[in-house]
Amino acid sequence: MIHLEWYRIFLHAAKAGNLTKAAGELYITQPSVSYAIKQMEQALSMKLFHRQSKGVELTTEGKQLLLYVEQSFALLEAGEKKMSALKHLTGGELRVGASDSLFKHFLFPYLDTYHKQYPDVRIRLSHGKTSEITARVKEGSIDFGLIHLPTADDPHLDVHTIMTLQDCFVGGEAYRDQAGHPLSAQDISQFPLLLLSPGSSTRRFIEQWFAAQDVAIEADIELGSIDLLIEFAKLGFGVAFVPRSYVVKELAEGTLHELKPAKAIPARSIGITTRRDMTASVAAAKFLVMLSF
Amino acid sequence: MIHLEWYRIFLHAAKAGNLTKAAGELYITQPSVSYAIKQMEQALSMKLFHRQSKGVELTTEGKQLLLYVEQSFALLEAGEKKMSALKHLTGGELRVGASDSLFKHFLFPYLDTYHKQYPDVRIRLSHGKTSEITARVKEGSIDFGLIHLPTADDPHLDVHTIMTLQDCFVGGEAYRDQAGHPLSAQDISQFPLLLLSPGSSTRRFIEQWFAAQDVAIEADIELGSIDLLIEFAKLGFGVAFVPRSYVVKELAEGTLHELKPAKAIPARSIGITTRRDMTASVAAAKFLVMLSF
DNA sequence: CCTTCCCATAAAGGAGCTCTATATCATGAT
DNA sequence: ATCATGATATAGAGCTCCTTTATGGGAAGG
Repeated sequence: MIHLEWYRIFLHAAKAGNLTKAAGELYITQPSVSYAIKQMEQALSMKLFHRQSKGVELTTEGKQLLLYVEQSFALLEAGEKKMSALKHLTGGELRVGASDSLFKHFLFPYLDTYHKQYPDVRIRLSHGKTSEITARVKEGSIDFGLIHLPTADDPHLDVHTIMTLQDCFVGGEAYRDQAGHPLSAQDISQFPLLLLSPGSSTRRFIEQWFAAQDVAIEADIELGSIDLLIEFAKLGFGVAFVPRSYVVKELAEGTLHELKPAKAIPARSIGITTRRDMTASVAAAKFLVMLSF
Repeated sequence: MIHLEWYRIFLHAAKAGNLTKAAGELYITQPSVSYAIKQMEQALSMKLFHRQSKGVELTTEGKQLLLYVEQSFALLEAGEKKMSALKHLTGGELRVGASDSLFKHFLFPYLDTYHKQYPDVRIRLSHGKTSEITARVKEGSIDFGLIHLPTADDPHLDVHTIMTLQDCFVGGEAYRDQAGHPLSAQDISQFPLLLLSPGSSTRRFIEQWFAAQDVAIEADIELGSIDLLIEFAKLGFGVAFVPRSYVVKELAEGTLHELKPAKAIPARSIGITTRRDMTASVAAAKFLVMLSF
């Protein structure tokens, strides 16, 4: 079999037309080059070079071989360049999965910074419910997912908490009077409730909170976006259940009022999930560092 | 720098998805493969494989690299195939130079045999005068040339005699009576002479023969082809100067008659000329062997 | 004729690949 | 839980074969 390193020597020798010069380019000695070429000629059982007094010249067969070796090496060089680009983040891609609201309210500033710092890294976002995100992480189609915790334990996934989220009930002007005193779950369930659509982890979370207190609830308005819930609450349609950080501005302005449940709503965590047996790509690793992961 | 042999190991490992299996394919041991991959990952300073319990799987970066390495190796393999074809004469070309008459009367049967034996070797013929042929050999555009000897000594060319050629004077029916007795050069010069055009080595040869005997000659008919000279001689146009081997049939039939010069015409040699500092291509070497070179 | 440039060869030395042996870890069955 | 299986990682010794140094020889050019 042909030792591949011979090809590199062959290539230099062919292009230089001079074994001594080729040796210099390769930082080895001339006998080394002679030896390698000789090995190669024996392996192929044909002469590759004519030895002349002023150097070497390819034989007919050698010329043919050069055509292939040249192209082959050009490809390998391109590959090494590509690797370098991936390494230095002047190429490659970052594939993130999360829900729309996490993108908008949490991930966006990081993505913005990342993109400005590494404009050549293509960013691909995919939204979906927690279950869809974890599935994509598992199959490897995204680098990591940003999800609400807790989530079902999966032996193939690693989950790291990166921040906590405090949910709250908010209502418009009509609820100003309710904001002062604690309300039972039963009291709250009597208000028109604005909730995220079923299937979302937030919806499941609040339903469990009520259920733990033996209160059955029914949503008056179901929407797919937290932003829309907030809008409807401001318009007086009822009481919305949303993360408090999403409505700090409205609470300060007084356009929304927070209702205090007698039993505190536990904080929820937001986490990043990755595949346990996969180390992150260079692009993903850099992003995770930004999140002080 | 990346040792090229690593790429081969990388390729097998990537395709097998299993270092142990790759090791088997390469007839080396598993630790060898582990070691090589590790070297490679260190050289590129990035992970190329995810190590899993059931084998290995390419990382994002590894997948990128594979694209290049795969193609590169496909090219090298194609190159090796090509070399094998050249070696086994199922490819390549044979480039021969000679005068038209040498092709027709000498080389043709060999070319025919050669082509039947190695139908995949492309045969390229180029005709010309001796000086043109030798020039092409020197510049490397043909593998060898078939020429009339003697020729000017050239330090870059090797010349081997492969056969001798006896020229003779022949005439048609009208010369039957002259065939019995020796004729002086002077006698012969009086006949209408059918000669090859000036510039050919044959023409120069016969002119020198006459000149050595202080006889000036003038051609009555000058043609570029020995075959035509023979035709005209048969038609009675005069005495043609041609190689005897070209007219053995006519002499036997009695359609042509040979004139015997008092001073014998020296035999001429036909030789093969090749470049001194170049070994013949595989295709050419095989042909030269056929000529019992 | 002598110098210069280049390739081939021989022999010694050593870098690093490869091997054997063993550890470790994950998975799946008992 | 425990064990068997199959995979990769690691350590250390061994040896292959590449590289080097030293030298010879041939061709071209002044």
